[in-house]
Amino acid sequence: MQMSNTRFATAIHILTLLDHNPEVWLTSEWIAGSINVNPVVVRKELGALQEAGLVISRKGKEGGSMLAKSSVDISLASVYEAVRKTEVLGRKNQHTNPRCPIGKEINVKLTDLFQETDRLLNHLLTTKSLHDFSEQFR
Amino acid sequence: MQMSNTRFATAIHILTLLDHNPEVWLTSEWIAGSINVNPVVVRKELGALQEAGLVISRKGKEGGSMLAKSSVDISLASVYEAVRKTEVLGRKNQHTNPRCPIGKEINVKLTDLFQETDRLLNHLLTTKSLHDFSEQFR
DNA sequence: AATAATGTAATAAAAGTTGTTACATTAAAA
DNA sequence: TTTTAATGTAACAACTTTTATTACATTATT
Repeated sequence: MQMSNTRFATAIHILTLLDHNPEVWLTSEWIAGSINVNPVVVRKELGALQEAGLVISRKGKEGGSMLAKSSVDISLASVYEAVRKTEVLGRKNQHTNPRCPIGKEINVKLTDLFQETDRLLNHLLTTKSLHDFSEQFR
Repeated sequence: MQMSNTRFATAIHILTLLDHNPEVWLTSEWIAGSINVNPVVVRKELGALQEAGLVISRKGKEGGSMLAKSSVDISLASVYEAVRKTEVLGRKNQHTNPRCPIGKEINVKLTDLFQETDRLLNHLLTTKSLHDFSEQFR
């Protein structure tokens, strides 16, 4: 189930680099060199992180990105929220049989369960800051 | 991140049907009719659930599947374990730059974080039985 | 004016997921 | 013993998601 993508890992990587280079406009190309992915992938992820208010970017020559606030004030939950796409336990079958008592109702009950797991994960990640994660590399 | 597949939902659906039809050999075709997926998909999932010791299947005429034990003794954690493929928070970037202090070490630290989230999820799902889930439909 | 960055569209390539066909094997029932 | 009807599984097709790439308009500094 879980995400079969690397978006959370990529976002954390980006943010950790930014935290380790405060007051510096890091370019997407430089960041991409550390993660070893295409710079456009980094720019797209930076877009999501900007929307979430976690980073600011500057266009033009000498442009780049830096953290929008102290890493102490960035929870991993906010990072997860910025990149999440589906629920933790995966997707639901979309065309279950309405004439079966189970098939008819199962998605309602799965929704409850999925939401509970998402809340739990959110709660854990809320207790962890980017700073906590990032300082492990010092 | 999360699973972008329907395996957990499918497995729960199958098991709930089996629980609601005790002592009956349900066929993959009948089950597939409730989920509205191909019977081969159901048989593949049943294979995983058999390996996990959650169901037993019988070949041949009058064959089918039933629960291997009481639904009271089947935790949702064991179901999740049977179908999981990646970690909750997704995948890691596989080719991070070894010449970057962050890129060099990040997967070690992400592994710690990912394991912690997986343990938390496992703990929650351990407290929930198939019976609890299944009886919601009665 | 030249340079160098972001933002983003469009598309290609790769990977993952689900669906389908086919059939050997198995076991009950006729 | 033959017929019937199920699983198990391989092989492959179709679809969806994810990642990579190219291209370039826009922006802003030098």
